[in-house]
Amino acid sequence: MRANAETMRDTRTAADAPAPRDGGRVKVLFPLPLYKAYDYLAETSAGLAPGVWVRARFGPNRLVGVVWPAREDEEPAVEPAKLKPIEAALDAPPLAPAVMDFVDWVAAYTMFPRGSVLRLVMRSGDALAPPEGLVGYRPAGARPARMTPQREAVLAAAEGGVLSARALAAKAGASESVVRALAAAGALAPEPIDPDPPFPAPDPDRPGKALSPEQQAAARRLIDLIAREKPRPVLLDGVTGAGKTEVYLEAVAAALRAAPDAQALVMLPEIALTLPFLKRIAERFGAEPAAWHSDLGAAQRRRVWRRVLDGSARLVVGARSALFLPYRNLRLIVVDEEHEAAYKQEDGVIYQARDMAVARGALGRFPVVLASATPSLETVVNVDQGRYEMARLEARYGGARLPDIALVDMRREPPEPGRWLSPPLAQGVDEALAAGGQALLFLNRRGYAPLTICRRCGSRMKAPDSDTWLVEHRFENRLVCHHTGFSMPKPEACPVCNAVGALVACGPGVERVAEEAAERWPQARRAVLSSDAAGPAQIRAILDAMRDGEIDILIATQLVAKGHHFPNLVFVGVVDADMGLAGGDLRAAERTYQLLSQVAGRAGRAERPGRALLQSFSPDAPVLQALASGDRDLFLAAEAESRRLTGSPPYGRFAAILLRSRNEALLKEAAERHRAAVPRADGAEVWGPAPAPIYRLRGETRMRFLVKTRRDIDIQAYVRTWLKRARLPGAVRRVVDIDPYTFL
DNA sequence: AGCACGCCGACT
DNA sequence: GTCGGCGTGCTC
Repeated sequence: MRANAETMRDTRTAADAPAPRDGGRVKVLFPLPLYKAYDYLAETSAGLAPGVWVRARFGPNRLVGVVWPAREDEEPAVEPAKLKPIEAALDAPPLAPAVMDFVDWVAAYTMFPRGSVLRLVMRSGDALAPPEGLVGYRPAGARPARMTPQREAVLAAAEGGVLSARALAAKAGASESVVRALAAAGALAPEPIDPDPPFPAPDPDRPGKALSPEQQAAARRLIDLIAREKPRPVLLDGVTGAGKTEVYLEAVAAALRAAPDAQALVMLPEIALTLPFLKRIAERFGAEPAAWHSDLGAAQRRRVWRRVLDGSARLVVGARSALFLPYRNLRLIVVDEEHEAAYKQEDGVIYQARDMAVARGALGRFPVVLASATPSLETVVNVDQGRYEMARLEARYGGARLPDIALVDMRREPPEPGRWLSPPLAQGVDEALAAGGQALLFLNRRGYAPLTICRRCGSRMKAPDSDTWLVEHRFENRLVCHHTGFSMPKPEACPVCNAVGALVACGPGVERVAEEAAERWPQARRAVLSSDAAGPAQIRAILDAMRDGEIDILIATQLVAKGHHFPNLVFVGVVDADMGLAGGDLRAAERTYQLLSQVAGRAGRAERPGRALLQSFSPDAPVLQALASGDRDLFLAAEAESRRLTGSPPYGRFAAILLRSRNEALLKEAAERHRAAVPRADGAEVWGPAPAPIYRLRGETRMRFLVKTRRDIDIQAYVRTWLKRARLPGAVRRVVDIDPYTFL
């Protein structure tokens, strides 16, 4: 048991504490999957202010929780007899009101329990426990009688500040025994050291890199926009290499300058959070930022958390979870690479970090900068509709160039039977290899045959009740719609043109394309990149190998589109450009455009322009035409129009409800009961149950519903009404995913 | 999240 | 007969 050294906090000093209603009764929220805060007795007459960290018994255990603000929607008070006392208030700065508002808001939006969201805030485990005693050494003035080079080195190292024996020894290049000997001789004096050393203050006025006139203009505009009374989110739009980072760092500087305790967060996709990036920031501000990401060690995690809480960590650079740190006075968030799908958190509390950042800004009344070379459609639409501001880094339209893109009409230039790469595509790879460059074959599909088309007439097998494609399930030899659950035996003849035997499973998984690549280019070095191929380390290794030119042909899913840079990539073949246009994934077309933009970004530096070929059965589709035109804004407009027509986000709302269980029969029964309980409402519809994207996972079977509503409908309220009506057996678990990203 | 209470299989 | 499986429900 840890020493309970927390001191009682004199709560009467909390001047702004509103007197608790109902004398001495306060609400406490615990970091557990609980929807509500629990009532406790505060023994001091003034009670405890919201935000104060407390320890109290909850059931049989003692837990740390937070005194929570009383909200309007509360149910009748529990009997006083049930109330337990708060055992202690912890000696730590209270949670800021904006953070509590944010927890409540995220819980309401995502439909996860408040306590689960609070757990995201408290994820640093025992950060509130008193620090363990750590001893360091400083020079004591006295010099030992006998000096050695090692001793000299250690004493010199100790001049720099109080360091632990180990750190001192490492710095001096000597062993710890030298340190101990010096301490014993009285040349070094022991001194307790702070296990969570504060972060040095960033200096916003330090001269940064010289900005180009264009960067200066963008920075100025950004600073003007965010200085407004009621700041709106700003899209910072500029091509790779245009120096977006330097520009938004000026916004960070302005935010830090605005108040002595102001904090700023620069959020990055996990994969982009690298040491060189941190160094770059350190150079600008003359101090290391507080870095926050998933594989931070416990000590670092604790240090960052505590220093963010007490406000001394003023600049945080972190992955999506950094959004939930306990900021004291957050004044700016930059979401770099805002289009990245990696901002979508898929386990635990499911949320979109970019969207939550925007909400955090609104609650805290501060600006949010969304930076990207290939902004997401949602963000672009928000700009178009005047909800977001925009600052562009290139005077020319959008600036994002696309490579030389051509479409391959698969009806006119089909691959040989049993193959998936058309002659032009294969030729593109040939040429890339001959020129000593790399080729990428891109494919949005990792599973098996996802789409059944008629080779004769080009028509796609669709579900009768929706405009979605049918996916072949090989085991059952059936065609299944993953949206609606509709399924039928695979027919012999095409229902449109009646051609017999012309129906083919199309859009092969990466493995099948890899097979074909092996046949065609046996001498080339090839690799397959897909999320079910390997763990993160292997994925990393493949990406590094590609970057370093150790791979000639990479066959990859969307994983490759996550902000990587391959300097020698000269050809991209998109194996099935139709996939995203009406198929499983809402954002597949967008990812294709992002990927292509990346290729183009490099093409400027490469000797020859990058080339891309898109294989399609419907090359006349407006979205594909726009892509092939190489005009980014035209593409975005076409994509927006297609979303508008189908009522998809951002013009409509989606929610996914996943049911899972080890007991398949119970699951099916629960799914049926949910189906029956679907409320009728104007502007809302529910599709399903259908097999979930991954039907069997870790011994569980999973079914999924998709809710689609008009934009003006409160989708959470609709889902709540529905789910309240469908009681589920305990053996079936249910997860709500608002704004789902995975549709496959 | 823990933890206790509560009804159905293979053991001393 | 009982030990114990984990399904279900509660924690102010």
